[in-house]
Amino acid sequence: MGNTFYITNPTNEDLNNFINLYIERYILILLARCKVFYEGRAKSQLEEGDRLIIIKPDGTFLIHKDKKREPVNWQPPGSKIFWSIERDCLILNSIRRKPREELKVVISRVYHACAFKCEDYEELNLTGSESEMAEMIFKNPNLIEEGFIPISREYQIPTGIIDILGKDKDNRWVILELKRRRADLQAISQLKRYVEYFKNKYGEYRVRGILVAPSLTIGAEKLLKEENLEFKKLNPPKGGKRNLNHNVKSKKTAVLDEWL
Amino acid sequence: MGNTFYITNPTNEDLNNFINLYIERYILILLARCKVFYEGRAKSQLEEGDRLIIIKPDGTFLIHKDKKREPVNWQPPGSKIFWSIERDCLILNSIRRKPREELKVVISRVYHACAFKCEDYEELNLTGSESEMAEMIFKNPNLIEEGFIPISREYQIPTGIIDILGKDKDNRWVILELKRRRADLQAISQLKRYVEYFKNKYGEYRVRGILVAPSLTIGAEKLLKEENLEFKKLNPPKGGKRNLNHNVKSKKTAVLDEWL
DNA sequence: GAATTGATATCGCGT
DNA sequence: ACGCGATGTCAATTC
Repeated sequence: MGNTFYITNPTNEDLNNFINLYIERYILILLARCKVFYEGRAKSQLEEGDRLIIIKPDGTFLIHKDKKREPVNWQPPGSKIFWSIERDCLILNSIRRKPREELKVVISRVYHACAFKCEDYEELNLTGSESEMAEMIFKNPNLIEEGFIPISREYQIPTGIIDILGKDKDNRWVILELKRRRADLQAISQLKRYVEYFKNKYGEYRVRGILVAPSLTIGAEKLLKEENLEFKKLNPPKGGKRNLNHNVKSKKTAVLDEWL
Repeated sequence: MGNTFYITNPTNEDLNNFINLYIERYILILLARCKVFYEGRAKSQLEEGDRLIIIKPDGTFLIHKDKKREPVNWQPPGSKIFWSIERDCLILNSIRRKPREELKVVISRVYHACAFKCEDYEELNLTGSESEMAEMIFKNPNLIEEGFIPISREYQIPTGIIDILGKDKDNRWVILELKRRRADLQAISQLKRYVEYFKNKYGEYRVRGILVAPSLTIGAEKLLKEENLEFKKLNPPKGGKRNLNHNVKSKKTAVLDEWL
């Protein structure tokens, strides 16, 4: 199958041809010795060493060291690439327009280069997100409390977007802030910001704020109590087969037997 | 130089040997057709397609589609990898202990595999960060205002960590919240949280809060004014040669002529 | 190990 | 294009 090509210990001329052939259509992978310079929102330099360089057809540019999940330098999708040979080095230049950012890689040696034509028509199907928590609450409002009525989802106010706005059995406004994982100080501040806006509009005693999350950090719990906000423990749903398929566009393949 | 090895269109036996030889010592790169299953903090599946798979010696596991900066699935450093051949497929299993997370890749075809021994002793040298803004303010407090005296950096209170705590010319407490980029609603809430704690302690009129950033979002600007907080426009310093070297451990190489 | 925050955060969804 | 918030955020630092 002709979807992968490679060269090993190429000359600069070989490299130039290789890049010309495959750039912007294939994923390009370089195992190379290089220096890296970045300037844009910040500025950095990285002295010479061996790194893994990836250039995707969408303009994504990644430089990985042999450690960590994060690339040491990068450019996002949409960046434009330029290259040249100077002083016996291959120079890669990736430019982002807005904000203006430039990533320059000076490659002294390429050990191995591959080009890979990715045929991939599938999208990730994820469950256990905050938006699935919201759906669950709308379907079964009693998960929050007896008599809770959800009214609006992602309700916009000047100070942000309320996850779920509803009313309780005594007709008070209820503002829900959802977190799919342990909630921190920032989550409490966010909820407080929304509650304050509503209290200014409808009066102190007509508004409640409830943080909905699996748990709270210590600091968050203290602040929550001081601010007279409430907490409702709730885990995000991690659907089995049925829920996993909730957002699936294609259902071609069944989940592996072993997986369940 | 024997730091890179590769096989093309390998049999499962070839692959098994290849992985055995290089895993945990080399960066392994697979260009492959695969399905991916993840379960841990959330849960996902990805149906069959071509992807780039990277396994670093530190346990980092990355699966990249041909688009976007982010891997579609991953495991962080420290994850443990297991592999086997089942039903004519290579199965890669990467396990993280805390939180318990499992990433399973079912590979039906490997087009090309490389192993790369990365020799890299250099660390990234970055300038233009928030911590450099703080240093700049300590060195030249007048950047904030005439008579400002910084007292403490990263001062901890129950509701968080104050970037810079100081006093103004009238001996009022001044709380600075720094942002290296445009500040949003969240930044204002954060500053407000700190200011409220100090006002409770020292009284309404003995405390000021100043957001220090290059700019504000519209919503942030409105909320800032409503809350009687202040704004001081300041850009993070992106050092030239001198500042660039501020945190440098090794100064082996000079910045490329062309770069400056 | 828990908590807190920064990041060249990236990404997606609104207006 | 800008504003805003979620993310399996990651990674560093401090307690």
